[in-house]
Amino acid sequence: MSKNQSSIISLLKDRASCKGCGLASLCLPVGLVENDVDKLNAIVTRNTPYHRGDMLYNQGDVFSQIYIVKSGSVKAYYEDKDGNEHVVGFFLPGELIGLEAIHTGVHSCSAAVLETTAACEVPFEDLERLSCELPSLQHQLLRLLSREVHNDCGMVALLGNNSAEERVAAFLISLSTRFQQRGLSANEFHLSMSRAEIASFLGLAVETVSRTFSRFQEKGLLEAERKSIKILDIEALNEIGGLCASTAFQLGQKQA
Amino acid sequence: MSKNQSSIISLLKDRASCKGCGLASLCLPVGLVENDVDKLNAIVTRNTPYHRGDMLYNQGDVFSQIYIVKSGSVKAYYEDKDGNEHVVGFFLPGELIGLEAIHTGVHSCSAAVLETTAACEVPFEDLERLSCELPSLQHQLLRLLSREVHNDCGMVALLGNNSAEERVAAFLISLSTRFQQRGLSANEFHLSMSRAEIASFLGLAVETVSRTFSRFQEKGLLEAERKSIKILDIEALNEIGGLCASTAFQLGQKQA
DNA sequence: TGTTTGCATTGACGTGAATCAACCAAACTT
DNA sequence: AAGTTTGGTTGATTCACGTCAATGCAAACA
Repeated sequence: MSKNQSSIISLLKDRASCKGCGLASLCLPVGLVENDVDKLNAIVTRNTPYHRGDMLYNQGDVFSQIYIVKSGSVKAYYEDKDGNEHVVGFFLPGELIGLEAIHTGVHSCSAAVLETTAACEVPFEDLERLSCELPSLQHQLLRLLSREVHNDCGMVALLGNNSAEERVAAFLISLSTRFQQRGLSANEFHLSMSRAEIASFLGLAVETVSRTFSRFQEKGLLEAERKSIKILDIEALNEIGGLCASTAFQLGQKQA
Repeated sequence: MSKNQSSIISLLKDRASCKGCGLASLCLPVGLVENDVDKLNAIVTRNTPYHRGDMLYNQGDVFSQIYIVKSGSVKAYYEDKDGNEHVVGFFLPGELIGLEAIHTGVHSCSAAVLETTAACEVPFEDLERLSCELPSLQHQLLRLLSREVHNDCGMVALLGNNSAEERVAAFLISLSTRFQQRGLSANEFHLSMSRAEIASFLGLAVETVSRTFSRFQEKGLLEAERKSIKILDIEALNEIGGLCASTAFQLGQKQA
């Protein structure tokens, strides 16, 4: 094997490991020294990519591992007794999925992939064991759980207080911020979720979400062409929906 | 000192320690052997009781410790830029307060005492250090954080989907269940929060909460005399508000 | 005992968003 | 290229809940 080939292979290996992952600054490795990142990497598995509609887990499944989005996106939802789906969160790269199940050991909601998505899977028992050994890892795990609590509080506040316009604006700002943190454009992005999924998440009817998009468009705040969004006036959107995001909470944001 | 006196004193000491606390089965000591409970107890401090209106912490305060309700009750809320208070949670004995702040190190909401309340205070750095040493403690801490995530997801679902009647019913069921778990009556209890605080938490107007109480009363589901509640037909309430509570989530419940 | 103050309740009314119902545009079939 | 399906938009109507306003009622204080 030539020197060139071997270096390419080692680069690809790095890409597929925590050490070479661009998301490390958002994810579990935060605060770990290189040697400890290797230890973490040793308990992580990475399957072949999932595709739209694939399930990471279903409501009622026994909890054994957490999932971390590597690329793509995922929705968490639960089905009520009438079979209605209700979205409770969207997850972007670097965000942990399944944390709600640690408590009971059973998943109380389902996680479905929204687009072609790569995920890291971390057996929770291994993670706990390693967290005892590595204080920095324990700290970051606690921080990420707390982030989830923090964000959910923000959602409770948003859903309890705010109008349709405020909710949609806050949602768009949240996405925009999170895309930016991941090195993507804050102003132009692609929605991997349908209007119906957005509506479900925001506690609105599809028609209301659609109308709100239209109204924002009329006002010149954004251009929405089906799933592609172009934000033209982020300031104005912040004015409308930033009420919470700008003060105590970063609503719906699941990132660091 | 007589033998009698010394045993009374030791009993009182136990009462004031984790070992003698009746809430141990809901709280951090779950799963700890006696010796380890002592280690936990050593990092816990207990101040003199707080009174209605006292603050555990304020939005913006630096986070240094978590609080655990020993007796009484606490509300968490945040103030938006217009000065409107928005309740995001109520905490009963055995429930941990301040978890949302681990992430940023700053409290994103305020915690105010609703009635005479005793709280245990646990410096978070000490708790982290001890959690590395005691895997069972780490496990329980993660479980309690997860419980919070789980419950908040339930609230998001409730606020996004459900009518005023469903919300109020779910709220009452949640309280009833939690009181029962704490050895109190599931059918007769005292509300430490005002109608306005309930309304704020449930994303409703005070008037709507009041009317809903009245309607439940007309239907013979309960008797509400100001702050004292007597549930007459828990089954019917469950029918109305149990939609989520009975399936995936235990809504608003912050207990194990 | 009257007065104040702070919830809580009830009624009248208005409105924002859900619902119902078309309609349209893409993407997929055949 | 014509049908079919799926997801999104728009309009008309309805209704649950918010808002405004008045009243009740208990605890706190003078």
